[in-house]
Amino acid sequence: MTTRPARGGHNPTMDQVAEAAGVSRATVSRVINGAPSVDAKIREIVQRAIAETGYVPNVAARSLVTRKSNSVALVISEPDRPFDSSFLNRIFTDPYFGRITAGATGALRPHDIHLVIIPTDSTDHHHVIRYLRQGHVDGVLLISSHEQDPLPRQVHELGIPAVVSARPAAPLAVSFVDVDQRLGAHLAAEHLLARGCRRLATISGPLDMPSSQDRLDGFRSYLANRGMGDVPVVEGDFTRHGGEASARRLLSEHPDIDGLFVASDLMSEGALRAVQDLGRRVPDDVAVVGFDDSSAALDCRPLLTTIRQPVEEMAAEMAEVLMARIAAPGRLPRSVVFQPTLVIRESA
Amino acid sequence: MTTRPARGGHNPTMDQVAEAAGVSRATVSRVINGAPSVDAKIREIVQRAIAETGYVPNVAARSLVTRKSNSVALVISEPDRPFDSSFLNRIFTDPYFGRITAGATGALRPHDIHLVIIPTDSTDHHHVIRYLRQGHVDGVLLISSHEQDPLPRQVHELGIPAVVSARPAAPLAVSFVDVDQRLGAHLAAEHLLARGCRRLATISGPLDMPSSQDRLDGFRSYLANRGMGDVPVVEGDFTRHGGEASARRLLSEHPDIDGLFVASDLMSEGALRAVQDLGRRVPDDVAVVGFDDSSAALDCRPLLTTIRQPVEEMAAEMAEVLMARIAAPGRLPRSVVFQPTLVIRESA
DNA sequence: TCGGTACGAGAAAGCGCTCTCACGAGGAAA
DNA sequence: TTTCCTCGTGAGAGCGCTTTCTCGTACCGA
Repeated sequence: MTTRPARGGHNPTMDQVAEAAGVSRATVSRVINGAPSVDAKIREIVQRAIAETGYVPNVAARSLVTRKSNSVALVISEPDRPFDSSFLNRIFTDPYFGRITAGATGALRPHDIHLVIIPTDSTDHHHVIRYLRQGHVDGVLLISSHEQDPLPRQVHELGIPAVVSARPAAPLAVSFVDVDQRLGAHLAAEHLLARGCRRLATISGPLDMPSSQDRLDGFRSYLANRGMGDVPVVEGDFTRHGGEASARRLLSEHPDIDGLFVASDLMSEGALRAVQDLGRRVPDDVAVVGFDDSSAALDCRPLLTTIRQPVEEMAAEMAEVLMARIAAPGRLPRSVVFQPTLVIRESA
Repeated sequence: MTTRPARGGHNPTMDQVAEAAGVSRATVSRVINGAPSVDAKIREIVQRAIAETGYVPNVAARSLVTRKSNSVALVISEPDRPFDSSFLNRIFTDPYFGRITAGATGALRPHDIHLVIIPTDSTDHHHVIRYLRQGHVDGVLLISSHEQDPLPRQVHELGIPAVVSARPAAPLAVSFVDVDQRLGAHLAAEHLLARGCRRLATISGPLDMPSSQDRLDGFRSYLANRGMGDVPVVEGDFTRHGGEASARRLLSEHPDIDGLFVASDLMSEGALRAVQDLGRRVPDDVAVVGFDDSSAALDCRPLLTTIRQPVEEMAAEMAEVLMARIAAPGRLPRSVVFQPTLVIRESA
């Protein structure tokens, strides 16, 4: 490029491009927005003028009239935590959120839609609501897993297009994308039984999350259906440390455990450490099945056998559903449930 | 609140608030923007009208005239990686980026400025540049650590206020915030020598990063100044796996190593695993000092002795410097260098 | 009583863009 | 030739807000 875009000060406006091209502002607008009814020669001239002036449309002006911002928010809501450094660190360290972001970005990018990531806790909801109402974004991908979280309802009442990351605890006429949690737990139980484990236990996620409840219920019900009694349960917190502590407690209270279903890979990593620290071999003495199939599963030694949920695809689907809702706001909510699969590695 | 904000359809406009309050649009604007020259009674009336109508200013209209968006971009530039799922997963799994985000958010939030997080690779720079030129944001926090990364220069030439996360490789009239990398390496070397280690080695970061070079140079020069010869070096990649592989290689080639300086905590975690897998005790056989003092340092066994860089404060400072530049664009670039400190735990 | 001074509020001009509508030219049909 | 479309372009209104400029009112001192 030999010509250099104007810079530093103000960007050129559409009027200046129009003048440079010797056409009207309307024609420039048509060229930029790909309207078909522009003569090829004129289109060419305009495009050259755009390149020469270094013109870039002003988004504020554009979205003032189109009422579109071409961006959507990814709201990560964790109602319990204080909004502080460790909260953000947890979010930005948990592979789950990375996968969500990756999946959503991948789906949005071909449509030139930007993702604005907004972590939030309960003290902060009004900020988020205000942000959404101000028209910064055209829609919301809402990651919310706690059943008492008021945000899904609040966002829904806002009337802004939204898709939630999990089945809402209370019935809500909102689109969501989820994985069949109970089926995942069934697969884990089935696998542990199949490899001969008989004294099973589980480390659940926080039980105020529907997903944790479903995984726990699914695990229990599968075993109950096979005539096995109740199993020891410890409630974890989806962190590495929490998994370690929970496993320690489980093994000290029930030293004869030979199979462990841990409701997340991150917790499994900690649990694996605890089990091995206590002198048990994995999987021979204690078999461990995780949940997620995140990058953490490959950070473990031995490598983690786990239930894969296709988080990236789920996030991409959330984005697709959201874009459909933005395009046609009248439609009824649409929900998609994905199937988990068993990924066998070394730990079970 | 007994009155309910209008919702679902369009938000109310300022005109409607003005009518409800029986004043002009200009007065409503003044009330919203806290102009002092409004009569207290009228202000009161207007505020009530705002509450009753559930009015929220339209950001597009506002920023069209003010030329401010009240948000800044956090651009995370990793030129080498393909922009795919694993790239995003790495970014969202590395505690470093979590700390950056936490620090920046914390500093920006009191000023009601939003953070738009934009991960990018080299195939993607033009997207980012376009995004910035479109006026989505008032300024940029640029996380860029590779010396051949063209983005800092490109952003600089855009003329948009920017602060970079590290000393630029090539001289550039741009504000940056950094830590004294060489000093950090000195502290690590000093500590290893002080505890009696004599056969040192180091796992560096990618050597196309100035920060990695500085840490390596600092480590070497400290030892050279104490009359110690050259030490074995393996170049790592700032991942857990990379750290593990590097440590394995180092120990197989130099079995007598008794002190290891690893240029990041994440790599240290892997290195610790490798060292122990190979039957060495930490710190007695091999002492390990990391770099960062991130959450990973506490995920290690034994707990990691490391060089702390105050990433959150650094990010907060970046945000402060950026806001100052946005407020007064004419000023000369300003740079801040933080001091690292040694945090002694168990691994050395 | 009157002129001067503050001060608070309204009128109106845009910010840069999209999009409807009107219009002119050229070609097809009559 | 005239009439009627069709197609491509331009004129202009208006999106919702901020901000300047103007003006009306109230209060002061002379």
